[in-house]
Amino acid sequence: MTQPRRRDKAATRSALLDAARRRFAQHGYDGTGVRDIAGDVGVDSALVFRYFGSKEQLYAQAVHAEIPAVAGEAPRPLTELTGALLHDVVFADWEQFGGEHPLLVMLRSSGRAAVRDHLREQICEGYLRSFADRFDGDDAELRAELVGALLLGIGVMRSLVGSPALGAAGFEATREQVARMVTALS
Amino acid sequence: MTQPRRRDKAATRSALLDAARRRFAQHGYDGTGVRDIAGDVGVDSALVFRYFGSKEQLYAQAVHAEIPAVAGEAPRPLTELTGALLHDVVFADWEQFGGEHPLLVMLRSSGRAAVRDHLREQICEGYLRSFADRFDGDDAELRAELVGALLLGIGVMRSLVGSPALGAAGFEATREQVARMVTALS
DNA sequence: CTCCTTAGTCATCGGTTGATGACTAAGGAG
DNA sequence: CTCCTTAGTCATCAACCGATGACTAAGGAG
Repeated sequence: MTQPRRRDKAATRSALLDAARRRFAQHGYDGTGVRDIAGDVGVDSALVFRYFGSKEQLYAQAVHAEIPAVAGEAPRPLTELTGALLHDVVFADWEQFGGEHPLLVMLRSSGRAAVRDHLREQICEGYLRSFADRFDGDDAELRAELVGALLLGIGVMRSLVGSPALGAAGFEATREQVARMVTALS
Repeated sequence: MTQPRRRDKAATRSALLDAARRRFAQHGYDGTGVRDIAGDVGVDSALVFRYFGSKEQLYAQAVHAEIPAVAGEAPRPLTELTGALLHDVVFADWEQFGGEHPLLVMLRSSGRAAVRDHLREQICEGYLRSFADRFDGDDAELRAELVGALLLGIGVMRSLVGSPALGAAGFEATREQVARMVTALS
């Protein structure tokens, strides 16, 4: 860490957000105390409430990540789109969140109803919608959600479960198998 | 609920386990208090420690479910095995756990390291091993874990995320699509 | 050098948590 | 009817929780 410049509101605020992201990502909402977060930054816990109002508002601001609109851009074929998403969601190193995608982080705090709502909103509005356009037939949405389930499941297996083969497999090997599964759907 | 027969140790103990399962399943480990569980049964919270020693031990005994060895039995073909697992893990109503499979319940408490260890053990030893036997090639385990990821992802989407299409789809429709994805792997 | 804004601290509150040990009373055995 | 085991209760602890308001001192403006 860099020597903390004293009395720098913006820097301290941002450092608190970083620490909150890592703590919440690793231990979930209920498992993280305000004093822990403040302690990581080397600051009194009262400052958290001064800057963010409450623990809940801090959490909301911490996990609020602008999910890159990897979907909307060019009308890429489905397998290419899936591969890009596999890269961003599962294999990208989200260093802000301690190495995991914010969606997987939210999963770890899914005991709270507010977190589940946010999770559903981001997955459905952000990701699934773009899948459904790539399928025909009346059950296009079901197949789109199956693709989403596969990607989400891979993320869960890698980060939460820590399964051996998926954890050790490289991006290219995984992408290839995923492509076979997805093309079988259309 | 039935009028509680007073002073029945076995019955009270089992009622506590049931209440614990439901509470832990719905609100996670950290979101559940010992007083909540005891309150559901209509009993003092001190009794929990008398019977189980600690909250952690109560949790361990509550989520410890003897996962049915759906895998080992007959050497069924892969798609049939997957269908059976889809039924048991995702579509079966695990009433003891508030309607969800214990694995998904554990996911909701995955902030604790001990829970993650238990989760990994049950998934890897209990489920994945039987998949790998159905594949050939050097990356059989990777493909086996991809099947596991798909099933787990479907469960997460249905219960935690609450996605619309997968939540509304019947077992048969889902099983059919899953079979297509799985056969594409072998 | 002084003043004044404000980043950060300190003491503390009320509530809840997991956990303990002394106690009460239910109810079968004799 | 009496006694004695024991299921269940009560009071209480120490630690921690999120949160609040009064305070201190850093440091640029003048």
